[in-house]
Amino acid sequence: MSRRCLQFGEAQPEATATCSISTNRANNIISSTSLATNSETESLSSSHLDLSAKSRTRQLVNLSQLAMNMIPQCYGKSSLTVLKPSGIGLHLNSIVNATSMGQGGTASMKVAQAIKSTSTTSCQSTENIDNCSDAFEKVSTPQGALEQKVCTIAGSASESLFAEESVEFHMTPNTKRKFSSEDGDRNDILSSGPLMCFYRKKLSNNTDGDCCKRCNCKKTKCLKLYCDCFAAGIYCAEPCSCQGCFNRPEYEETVLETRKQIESRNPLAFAPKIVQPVTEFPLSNREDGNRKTPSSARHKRGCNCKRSMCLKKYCECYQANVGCSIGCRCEGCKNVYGKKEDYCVTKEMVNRSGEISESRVAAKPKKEIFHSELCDPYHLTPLTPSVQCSDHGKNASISRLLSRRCLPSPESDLTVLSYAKSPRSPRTSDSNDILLETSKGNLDIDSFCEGISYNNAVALADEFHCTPLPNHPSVIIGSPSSKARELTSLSRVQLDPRSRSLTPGGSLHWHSSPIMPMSPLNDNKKLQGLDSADGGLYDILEDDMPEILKDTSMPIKPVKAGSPNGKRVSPPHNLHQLGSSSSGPLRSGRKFILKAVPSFPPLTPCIDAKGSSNQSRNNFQENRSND
DNA sequence: GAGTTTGAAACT
DNA sequence: CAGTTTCAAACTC
Repeated sequence: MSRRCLQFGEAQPEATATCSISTNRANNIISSTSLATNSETESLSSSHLDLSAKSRTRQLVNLSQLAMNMIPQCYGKSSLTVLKPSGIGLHLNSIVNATSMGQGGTASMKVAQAIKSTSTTSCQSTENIDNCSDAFEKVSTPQGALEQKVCTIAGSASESLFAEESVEFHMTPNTKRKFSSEDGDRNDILSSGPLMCFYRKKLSNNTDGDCCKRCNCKKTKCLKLYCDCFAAGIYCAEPCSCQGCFNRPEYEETVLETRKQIESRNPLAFAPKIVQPVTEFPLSNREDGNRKTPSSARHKRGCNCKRSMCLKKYCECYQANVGCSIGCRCEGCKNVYGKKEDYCVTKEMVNRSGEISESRVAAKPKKEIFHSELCDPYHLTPLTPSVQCSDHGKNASISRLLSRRCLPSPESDLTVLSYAKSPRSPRTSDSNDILLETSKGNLDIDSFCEGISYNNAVALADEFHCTPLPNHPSVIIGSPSSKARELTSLSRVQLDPRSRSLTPGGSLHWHSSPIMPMSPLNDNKKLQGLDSADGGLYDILEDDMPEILKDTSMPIKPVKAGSPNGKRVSPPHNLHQLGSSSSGPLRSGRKFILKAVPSFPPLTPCIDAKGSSNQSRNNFQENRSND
């Protein structure tokens, strides 16, 4: 144990320093995060040393890195710890319940290893930690901080519910008490804690303290997207009034299977629906502090309201407190958060001023609109003409760049990975760096980068971020959508603040979360920090290149997603050729990489699910571990 | 609390 | 892919 502590101490000393987390605690976090048994955890110590641990664990690292990047800072004093890597839209419960599971839970070595290695490879960024702690310093009380922290995760986990009103937390005094206590009944915390409340709030939209209303499914067994719990990636819990519910830890396999099935239809079915674009302004514009405009958040798929005029909660946009956008097919939109038509007008104006001719989009037939939008990274920042990359006459090319090779993958935040196939080349172990690598012949990324400031780069990067992350092997493997998901898991944009250009080695953030505790400015630091860990994340992914990425013959196909307007992330054009040469892509070392973002933290039945007593859970776990 | 309305999800 | 059905939440009374 002490050894692990030391290791973690090494891995993230800053975490302990900045966030008042003892290495012990950090270690606990890891343990609980991995849901490992003591013995498992013990063995992890050694695995931890073996950073060459391969394969899928590397995918997990993405997520687990998130966890490590966030947890220590975010959950410092609380007993709330996080994550076990999982699939897209993992059960939110797992965030919360990880701690309790840590003592008796079962976890695959994979997961544990992943987390372990993550802790050693990705948590070396002092700045990263600092960023987060900085962010939390803004919160006056520890409890408040916790709230925000929880929201941060929860936000990304549950469709950016706070899009418009940043953090609107719903925490009962009791909950607060529990949360400030280090040794309270965690199950209590979890079942009544902020995370749950936050979610319940979504469901109930109550402001009177009743935050416990949840689903009420009768026929779907809570295994369809009709079920809000299921859709949000959490298990049903006590407050639910569902009947014949299968969305419970006991039925984990069923749940996973169902999710897999649904994801096979629509890989991004569990991705956040609300896109909170990060609107990065060039430095000159940043001073207004208006980097993020909540009002610019949009529903990815858009609503389809006919009668409610987007003024009732029938409307998903309205319900999420976001305005309607061009992607909506609503009629008579009067969305108080932003009418569709206003959106169009604004957008057009923005486009005009930005020389990005997109006004025609509005006149296009729907399909084209979608395509256009999907290809337009700006699309997601409708009300904030932010990403008007500083010119130098490059806008046109940039916009062209961004609009060509995109994938009309509606639901995805991420989608647009034009999964450029690059033959797995020697040097292109960078192939992890994936996708957006480009050869100079096709895209002079250097000049491209020169044309945009770092901030613009960040903005672009951010545009690429809002994506759920695939990750849970158990979900990924064998899933029809697994490839796409793997891709998404690997996608990232990596920016090197020093060179102010796109480079390999980067960090992970949850950009799908509206409340990311990381500022772009801090990104700077963070990235620097991560640079030192270059061998970390970057390398980590190296060996786990999904076949799809290795397969050069693979045609570029958009991930099929059921909805017409997902957030698009538009990689530079000609992506299909980008990786085609091992020597081509960004030889200069600048890489243009999509960065995946987990829609929410990992799955695994953790929460005190409805009707599942500790006993039953323990039995369940016991059975699993026996398996 | 029952019944109705609504629009997303699922199905054909 | 469009049309239809099913579903559960939102809403109304």
